[in-house]
Amino acid sequence: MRAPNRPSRANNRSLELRDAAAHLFAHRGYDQTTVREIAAACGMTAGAVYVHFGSKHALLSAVYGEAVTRVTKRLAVSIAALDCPWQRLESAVRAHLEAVLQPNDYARVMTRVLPEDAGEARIELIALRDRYEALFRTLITGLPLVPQTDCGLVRLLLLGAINWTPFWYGHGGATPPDIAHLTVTLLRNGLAQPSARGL
Amino acid sequence: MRAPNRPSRANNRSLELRDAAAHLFAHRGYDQTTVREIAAACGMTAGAVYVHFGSKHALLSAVYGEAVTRVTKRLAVSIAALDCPWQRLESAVRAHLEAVLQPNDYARVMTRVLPEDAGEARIELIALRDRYEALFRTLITGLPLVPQTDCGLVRLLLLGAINWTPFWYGHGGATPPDIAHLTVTLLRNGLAQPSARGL
DNA sequence: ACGTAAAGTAAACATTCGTTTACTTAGTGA
DNA sequence: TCACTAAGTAAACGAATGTTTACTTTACGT
Repeated sequence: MRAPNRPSRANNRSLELRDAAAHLFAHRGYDQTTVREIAAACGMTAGAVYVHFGSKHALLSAVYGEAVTRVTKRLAVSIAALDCPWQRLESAVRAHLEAVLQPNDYARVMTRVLPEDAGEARIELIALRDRYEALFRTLITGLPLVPQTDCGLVRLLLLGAINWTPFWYGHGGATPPDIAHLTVTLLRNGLAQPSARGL
Repeated sequence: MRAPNRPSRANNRSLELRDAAAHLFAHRGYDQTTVREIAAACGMTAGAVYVHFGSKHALLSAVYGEAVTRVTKRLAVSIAALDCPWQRLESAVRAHLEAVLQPNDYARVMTRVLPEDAGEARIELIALRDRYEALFRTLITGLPLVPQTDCGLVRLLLLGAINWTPFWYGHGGATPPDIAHLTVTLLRNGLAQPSARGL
């Protein structure tokens, strides 16, 4: 009999396939990546993919889920030791940017692939993304903002700004810490010259 | 003989095709829209599309070019009568948001379709987009910002925030003027309670 | 009235894609 | 040793796609 938590045939090439899919989805998008390409990247044929995953959508779902898990852990670690709510937010933004901007296939899938492309797995991906964005909700509601600020709107603008970065990153010299610092400074104090502040 | 600038057969169904393509590209993306669907939306068959456009890519290129032209005009009109640089920026953001968020097929293509999907017309689309974003460059460099602010980075963050809005708009109650006002207020003064401002 | 050319159709073409099927290989437990 | 099963291959399937071809229709200038 086989040990329950340690399958005898340990060639778990599912992970290898998932990594290859992440790489291709991140660089070329979901539609323009074929199952044959993913298989070839692992030295297999297309049919073998279906031994591990029921469909191409299921493969995307696995990649997306792993992406959210990884970036969530990374974000949690980055803010664990900080108390100041502004520092916590900046650290979280930096962690998110580093995940999205470095050649990190998984994180990039989160910004590159629309959940709408996942067909029936669509709802699952949206739930995963929402779970991640909820982390930013708590970070933002923890800030000492001027009263009656629409925190939800602030969160959406912030996530938009940083989710869009992959489309231009590299053309300027800014690094993730640069971007994170400017973003949070902007959110905190604005950028107007103090003498020229409006009421 | 035919009047040179007024073709006799004025059924210019090219525009009709372009509109239909814009609608479908905006709602379902480029890859998931078929030439047959575009043709059917005009009551034609697929072959007739190639009387007016040489390829599907050329159709996307036409849609994208028209989108940039329209939103550029709209933006120019919205800021023409304003002097205060902050008001000019807010008006420009509002105009951009109204274009992108209202059920405006053309503007939405600019944020939904990646130029990378346009194949050989890719360079042309990127040039069009850059020309549009240059308008924001002048609006931002005209602001009285604290010295040594990286204006390029500010522009990219701002455009990211507002380009991402189509993905969440409607889930909150915020309208384009709301979003524009909060965005520019944020850029100007930040959102920290005055008593809790950092140095 | 006639010729021309644009506009459009119907059908096929050549790929490509996700997926399935039939078969082979190889490691494992009893 | 032997039956069992996961892993993988080669090939095909069926549908969909962008595009082309051959043919028809129709409006206009002369």
